[in-house]
Parts: sequence; structure tokens; C-alpha cells
Amino acid sequence: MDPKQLPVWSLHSQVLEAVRATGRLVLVAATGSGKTTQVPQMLLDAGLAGTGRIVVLQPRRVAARSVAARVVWERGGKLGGEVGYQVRFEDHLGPDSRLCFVTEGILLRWLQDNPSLEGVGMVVFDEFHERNLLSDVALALVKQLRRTTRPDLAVVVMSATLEAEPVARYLADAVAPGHEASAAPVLSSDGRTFPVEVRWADYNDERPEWEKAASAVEHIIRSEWEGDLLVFMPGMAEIQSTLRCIGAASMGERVALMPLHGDLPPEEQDRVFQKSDLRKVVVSTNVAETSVTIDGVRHVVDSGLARVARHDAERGIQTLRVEEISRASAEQRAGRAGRTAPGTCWRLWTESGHLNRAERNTPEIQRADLAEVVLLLHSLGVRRAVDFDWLDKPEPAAVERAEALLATLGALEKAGDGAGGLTETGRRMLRMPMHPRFARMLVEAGRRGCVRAAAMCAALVSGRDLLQKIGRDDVHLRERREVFEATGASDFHTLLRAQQFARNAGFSVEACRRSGIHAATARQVEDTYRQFLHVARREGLLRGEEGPAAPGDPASGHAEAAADAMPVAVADADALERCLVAGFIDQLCQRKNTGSLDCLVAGGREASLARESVVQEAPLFVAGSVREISGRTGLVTLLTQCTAARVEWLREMFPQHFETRLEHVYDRLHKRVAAIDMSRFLGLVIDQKHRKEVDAAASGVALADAVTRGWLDLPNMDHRVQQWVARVECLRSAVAELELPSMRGDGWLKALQKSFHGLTLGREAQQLDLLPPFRGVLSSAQQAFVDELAPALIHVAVPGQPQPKAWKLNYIVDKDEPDAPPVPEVQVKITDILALKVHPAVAEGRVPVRIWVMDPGGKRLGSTRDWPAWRATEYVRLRHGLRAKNPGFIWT
DNA sequence: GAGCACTGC
Repeated sequence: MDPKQLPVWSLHSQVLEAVRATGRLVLVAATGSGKTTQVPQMLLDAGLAGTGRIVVLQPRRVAARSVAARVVWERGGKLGGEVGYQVRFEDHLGPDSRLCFVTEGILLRWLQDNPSLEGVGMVVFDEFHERNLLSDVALALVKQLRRTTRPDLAVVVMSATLEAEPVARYLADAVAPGHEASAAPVLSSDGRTFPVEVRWADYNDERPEWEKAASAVEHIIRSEWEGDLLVFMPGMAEIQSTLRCIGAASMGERVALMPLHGDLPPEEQDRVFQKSDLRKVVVSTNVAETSVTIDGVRHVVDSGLARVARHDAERGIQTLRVEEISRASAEQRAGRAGRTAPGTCWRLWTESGHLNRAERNTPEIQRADLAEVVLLLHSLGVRRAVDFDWLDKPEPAAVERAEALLATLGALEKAGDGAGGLTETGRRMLRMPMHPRFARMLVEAGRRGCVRAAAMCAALVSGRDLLQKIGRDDVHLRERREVFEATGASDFHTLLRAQQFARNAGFSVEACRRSGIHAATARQVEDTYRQFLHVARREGLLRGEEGPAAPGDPASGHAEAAADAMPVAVADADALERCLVAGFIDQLCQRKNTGSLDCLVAGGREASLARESVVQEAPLFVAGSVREISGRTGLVTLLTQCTAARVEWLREMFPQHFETRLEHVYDRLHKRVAAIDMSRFLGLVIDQKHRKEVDAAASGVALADAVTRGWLDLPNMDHRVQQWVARVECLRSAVAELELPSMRGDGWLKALQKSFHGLTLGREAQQLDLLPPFRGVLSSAQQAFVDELAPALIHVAVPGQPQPKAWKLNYIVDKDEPDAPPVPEVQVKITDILALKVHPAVAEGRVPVRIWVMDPGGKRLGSTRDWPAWRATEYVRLRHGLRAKNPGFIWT
């Protein structure tokens, strides 16, 4: 087919006009419009990038590679000529390349070496609706360039389902001083897809997702519709359940059932794309939503769920939870049914439920670990990432967490208000295309002569999991796995041995699978390892480990390659472990006890050591990964990829993180306060020395703390004391001029701390009469005010009675409004107050007493804080009944 | 007594 027949060509002149006039364009074009291959060519042929390159950003390596190949084929010529691509590990750009398809990470690396993108005339963002972290960062940086050194740099944002307006406004340019900024022009084009009919679940079906999906599949197969089926499930376990359910149903037609997820060996993944005599039913994770396209699918069954990874910045852990997908994501999934012919999409949720779903997915920048991006921005002069001009701002807590990590690793200077500038170590780390932890590890390895091993460790955890998950009763695999488990020192040794095994086996898929290793991952690890090593060599980190072949020596190429392929050798016994500890130092863990796997994690976190970790004996270790998963019994935070640590190493590498100070703690076992010189490392107690003498005030604080934690109950916190607190509070809020201190919350705690001043034993605290010290928080003048103005007892004169009556007041806190001022209450028989004319009040008449009015038999008739009004209404209503029941009294 | 989506330099 002639590419010029593609729908996007109908916009040809408008696209060129917009870019020529404004240097900007937002293009919304659905799948099949031809935007990815055609628009870059239009822009190139119109000469809109001047003499510069047109850089087209792709979210995936395969996409960059295949689109470049397609465009080369359409235009003739060869790859690396006019058209080329560059992705990690592969550079097919030539000196004359004008159209450059690159992945997002590549552009960001270019920016580091070439901050004003000299030689680039235009940046085109493709598939921008995916809102990947790096594309958001790249767009923000391109925008900044346009406003500063590169006003001529054109920018085109293309996407399938994006709402165009926010991006167009984001890319607004100031036309002239005083004029309103003009948004970027927006164009949209139809795709070339077929209609997809959406069917909804029409009631709340309580069955599990896999059963509902199986029913839908059965229904489709039994009807006359043709075409393959694609079922979306959140994860592997759900896929297995779905396959079992479908297999159990009898549908009168044989079908080919196929799982599809990232952990599948390649040959099984390929089955999905091969022609099949039977109708295919593919049950897949999110891979099939964007990364992978299966031809021939006419029916989509969508559970509406996905596992979403989030970096919880508040808690400093990675989470992975099943979430409802957004409406945009559901659209994308439905579209998978209409690529070759009209189709149907069966959503396993209701149409009204759909409206409650989020419109779009959370952009990655709002759910990712930002350490790497924050470091990059620092290098480009952006010191306050929160204030940077983002399309969607990252959470301040996430930026803080990232800056804290960078400071802990020693990449940023510690500063009072947030993070300071880059350190020398930070500058070195920047040059390495990896997470700052790994960069820190390599820097440490350079000092200790174990760069190869450290680079391999970094490569091993930079991508997918190398090792397959072992089923609970897969005894064979478990035995094979144990072969890799060398020592109890580090789980990385297990990975290193497994990788070595894969190497020795020539990355044979069969051999690797028998030992539970993903061969494809192992091959990727190898590529990553070589790249890391190359970078380390460039940075001079490998100097001590290499022979005479100096870096840059033209003859050294082969020698390097040969050396890199050598088995990993480690310089001295624990050099590698020290590097691992350095890289993961912020995830230092301490076993709580020997009986359980529960651990304390640096920074006040708690988690559990993974059962399969080899680091079972070490009291102190670092975890390569801290993540929360949902188990059958709820959420569990698991520590994996662990390495045993020694205190001496911490003292040597991170002396700045030690803090020793005198702490008073309540010892629950001996029920007393102990004064301890506590030595902490990032919050974890490393060493403690008991002191004989105890500070009186600090001891009081520790006892009060024990009370708030529920370790110590106080029988003497009785009604009298509680009433005193309530009375103070009542008067404090009613008569602010008195400036009484609050005795709730913090005030209560302070009173307790003062009361316990000088005590050390839990028993002493429990036996103490708390009323005198709680009164003592106030000066004697203030106490007198409280006794007078918020009294426990008031005397009320009722006309016709010889003497005033003494009423005992109870100051009551509303359970539903615990922060509201307490109200004084009293219960009175109606016969005693019928003649009362003025409602009694406390606090200089500002707080009327709440009177519970009782009938002569003691039954509550109601309550009032305005007796005359009550008497005029409620009483009048009740009078008849009262009179009938109590004829002896004169009911006036 | 227990477990895991997808990418990128």
C-alpha cells in the first residue's frame, strides 16, 4: 500500500503549517493512522528542522528499531544513512543521519554531554500518552531549552489517546511581552481501526475475575463470532486460574489456550504470534496492552485490573498492588480487538462503575523512584526538582526521598533546606547510566578493586528477575537452585553463580530452564554488564584491575572483550560485600530477634526477611529490594537480595551516619526507665551502654511515653483527674483572656511528663496521685480561677426553696467531637427546678450548664441548655402526662 | 505461614 494513503496524510499541509508557524504541534492520532512512520518523514522533507536532526523518541527499543527499519525501507537507502536509530547497546546513526529514532533514555544521555542539543533541530515525542517517566523529563527539558538557549528547537508531541489540551497549554509560548501566551496548535487524525462493540457486566457479580472471564470466553466461543480471543488479567496467578476455568468448561470447540506474560520463556511467547489451526485464546497481562500486538484478535475480555508498581515515598518502599485500570487504559485494551476487523470487548465491570474510574493512568513521574532523575536534573542545573516546570508535578515527598537517598549515598551535599549541590562522587555517578545506588556501588568497587563483580551485581538487578519463581512443591527446581547458593554472605552470590552457569551453558534456553534461569534475561544481563564495565573503564575505575592494556589503546579492544568475558573474580574476601552494603546502605536491616524473620529497616521502617534468602544468620544486613506484596494474609513487606553487613564496614565507609546520644527508654521487661548511651546508624541501634544515673526530667518523659504507647496503664488517671482536665479545657475555650494552657493532647502529655519527674519505676508512676501534679501545671492563681469559674459544684437558688441546691457538675466531652470544649452537665428532677427562672451557667455566665431533666421516677425527659425555653415548650407538651402520673405535685 | 505488572540509559 502506498503510505500516502494513510489517514495522517490528509493532515499533511496543516502539520507543516503548524510547525512552520509556531515551532510546536500536538498531534492526536489513533493507532493505524501512520503517524509514527509518516509524520517524521513529512517534517524532514519539508526541511522544517533546518540543518539539524529530527529526533523521534520511542518508548521501547523494539519500536525504535522496527520503525527506523520501516522508514528506511520506504525511502530506500540504508540504515545509518539519512535514517538511523540508537537504543541502548546499539547505535545505528551515521554522521549524515537526519531522522533519528531513539529511545527516551538515549536523548537524556545526549543532554548530559550536549545540554543545548546542538545539531538537533526538532524533537518528536511518540506515544506520549504512555507518560513514561523519561518522556515527561525529556519534554520538560525541551520546553526549558526553547525558553532559554534554543528558541528555535521545534517540538512535536504525538499520541494516541491523550487529551491534547493540557499538553498544548503546557507548551504555550509567550508571543510578545504583555500578550497572552499562545498554546501549541492541536491537530487530530482518525486511525484506521475497526469499530469495537463494548459489552458491560450488567450486575455485580461476586465471582472471582477468572470465573467471570471464563464465562465470557465460553459465551463468545459458543456464539457464531469468529476470530481469536484476548483476555486481560493482572498477573500470573490469575492467568493460571483463568486457563484452568476455561479448560474445565465444555464449549463444543477445541481452542488453543495460551498464557502470555513477561516471565514466559521466549518459545512460549512466540506461540502466541504463530498461526494456529485452532482458535486462539490468549490470556495475558498488561504486556498485550502496549508492548505486544497479536494479529487476528477480534474479541477482548477485560478483567479491568492490572498490577501497578508504585514507589511509596512516605514509607520508602516499593509496592505492587492490583488496581482498577483507568478508562483510557480500558480504551486501549478494547482497541486490541479492532485491528484487523470489527470486534467486541467484554468488560467484566458495570457501565456505572466505569464512570467512577480514573480517566487516565497516573503518570510514572508520580509513582516512580525519582533518584536517578533528580540526580540528572542537578547536573543540568535544576536544583529544585519540585519547582521545575512539569506537565504534572511529582510528589514533594518523592523528591525529598530521592534527595535524601542521594545525600546518603554521598552524591549530594547535605544541606539544611533540602539537598545541596553535587559532590565529586555525585559527578562521577552521573556519568553512569544506571540507578544511583549502582553507580555508588561501582565507585566503591573502583576503590576496592572489584569493579567487575560489582558491575555484574548491578547488571543482575537492573532488569528482569534472572531466576524463575519456584513453585511451592517443585522439589527438583529447589534442589537445583541450592547448587547456586554458595554462602550465607549474600544473595548476590547466588545470582552470580546462576549467571555463570548460564554463560557456561552458552545461554542455552533448555539448559537454563532446567535450572530455573531465564536465558533471555541472562543474555540481557551480559549486555548490561559489558556496558557497565565499559563505562567503568571510561571513568578510570578499572585501572587497578587491568593489565598493561591501557584504556584508549587501539589494540586493547579485543583484549578488553576477552577480559570482560572472564569469570567474575573478586579482589579480596569481602570487597564485593562492602560495595553492596555501600549501594544499599539506606536499606540497612536489623533482625528483631532470632525467632522470627521480622526486621527493623533504617529510617524507622519494618519488614520481613524473605524466607529463601541465604542471609539467615546475620543480625545486620542490607536489602537490595524492599517491597510490599499482597499475600493471602494481607500485605507483607519483604526484604530480598540481601547481603550481610558488619558494623566495622559501616564505621569505615559511613562514619557520618553514626549518632551516639544519651537516651532514656522504658524497659518493658524490668518495668523501669533505663538511661542508655545509644549508638544509632540511620536510626538502627548498633550499640548501647547503660548508665547508672538517670536524668529526672528525661525519665519522666520516658514514663509518659510508655503510657502513650500503651505499655503502662494508669489506674490513678481517675475521674477526678479527668474532670480537672475537662474543667480547665472548658474554661480555657470559654474565657480565652485567661490564657490557660491546654491540658489535652500535647498539654496532657506534658502534664504527665512533669508528674513523673524524678520517677524511674513503672510502679511508682502507677501509684502516684496525679491530681496534685496535674493541678500544679497551672499557677495557683490559675487554679483558683478554674475552681471558681469552672467549678465541680455549683449552688443554684430556686425561688420558693429555703436554701440554694448544690449541683455536682460533670464536664462531658462529646465522643463524636473529641476536640470540642467539654460541657458541664447535671441531672435534676423536674420537681426541683420547676420554679427556676434563670438558666444556670459557669465561666462568667458564658457556658450554660446542660441540664438533664428527670421525671420524679428518675426517667430522663430531655436535656436543655436554655431552661426557660424548654419549660415554655417541652414542659408544656409533657405537662398533661406528668400531671396524670404524679397527681400529688402542683404542675404549674 | 507467605509471593511478584511493564519499561528505559
